[in-house]
Amino acid sequence: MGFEFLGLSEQLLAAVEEAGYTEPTPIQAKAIPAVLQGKDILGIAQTGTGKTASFTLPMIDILSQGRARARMPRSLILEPTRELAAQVAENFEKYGKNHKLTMALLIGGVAFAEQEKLLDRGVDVLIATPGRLLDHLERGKVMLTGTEILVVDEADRMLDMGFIPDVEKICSLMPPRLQSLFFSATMPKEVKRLTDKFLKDPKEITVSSPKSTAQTITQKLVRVASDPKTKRAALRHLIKTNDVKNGIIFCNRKVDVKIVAKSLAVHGFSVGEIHGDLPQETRMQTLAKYKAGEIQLLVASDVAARGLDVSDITHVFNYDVPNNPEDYIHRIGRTGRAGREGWSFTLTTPRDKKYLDALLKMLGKDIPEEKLEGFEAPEPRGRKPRQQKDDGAKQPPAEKKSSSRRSRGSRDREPRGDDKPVVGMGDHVPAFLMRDAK
DNA sequence: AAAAAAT
Repeated sequence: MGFEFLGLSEQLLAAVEEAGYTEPTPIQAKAIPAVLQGKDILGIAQTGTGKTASFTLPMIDILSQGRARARMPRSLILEPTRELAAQVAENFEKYGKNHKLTMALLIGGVAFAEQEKLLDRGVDVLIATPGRLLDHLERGKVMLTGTEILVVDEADRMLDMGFIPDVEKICSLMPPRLQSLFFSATMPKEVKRLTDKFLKDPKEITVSSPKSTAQTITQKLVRVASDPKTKRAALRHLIKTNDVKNGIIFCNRKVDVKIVAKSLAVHGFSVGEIHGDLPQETRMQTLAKYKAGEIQLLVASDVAARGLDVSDITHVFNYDVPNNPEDYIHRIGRTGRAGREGWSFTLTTPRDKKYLDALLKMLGKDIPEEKLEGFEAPEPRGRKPRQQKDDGAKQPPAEKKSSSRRSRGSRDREPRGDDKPVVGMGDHVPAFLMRDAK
């Protein structure tokens, strides 16, 4: 079944066709007619299911009737991260090219003046992260009383990030006559409470289990030693020995994003980095370069784990096992999209045991291992593998590390017989790379 | 235990 049976306008269908889409995804097929009928929606869906177009398309047609008034947006879309907000804005631009809708993007890290100017002129579509929107609300720059459609996207992630009180406050400022669309990958209690409170007889649409990963992704687990040099060397080895057209490398910590990105750059890789401490402008530029194929590798924090839509990422590397098992699904879900083949490699060290166990438990199956000779952690000598008998009782930390003999000197040495030259982060870093390190 | 988001 094609898009033409969903009730969308001719102009919109033309834009969809031009974008290269011929068949709606399940959530689009179910949501679009319902949204056009003015129904509230509760969509249980992950990113990558075509969720964004399931609300942007019908919204464009609904909003094409009528005109925006100053400071009173006609629709509001809340997103948890700035990048997602920007991505939704791109979506409106792509599909709304044959309509003359006005739009504003209200996210942090960007100057207020331009945003205010747009608001003053009146916008049909307002896309925002909660913090910056509340800021504008408090300054009296925007009123929500004219809102016709509200979208709360990634509600469970809003919860994780502590945005639920903000979202609730924003919802409470809405006029009574309002069409609301909520999307969430999972339905934790707090999100359920919110949807019960604000949705009116919603149509519930559930697509694909949030615990499943695409079948098109080949997943591998790679056991490596804990020290950073070995991990970085293992990562480089994986990149070199696989046909990585376009890869993303996830680290758990921002500081490691920085270190890994620099190290890869020193080793001659085409690489960019993205995390929440970088200026918004840099984040946008790096993402744009990556999407344009000007950068082969993107080292990222979990800011990029969810929803990032780059169509042909071939490889995802987890430099660390994610602390939240669900993040694994989101991270590797950046590859193998739209039926394409994708590969993921997850580095794991003995220190990750707890997180790895939690991850495997959630997956309900093992991740096939790929042996990487020369990078593995040395077998613990002189004692048999620790019997992990856990009956729930907490053992006192038995005589903390007799390994205080792990002297400074040995830590600085390569832990393996490696004939490659050791390239440290010291003298070999070119000046241009050091510039932003101040 | 860390990341994200308002300044």
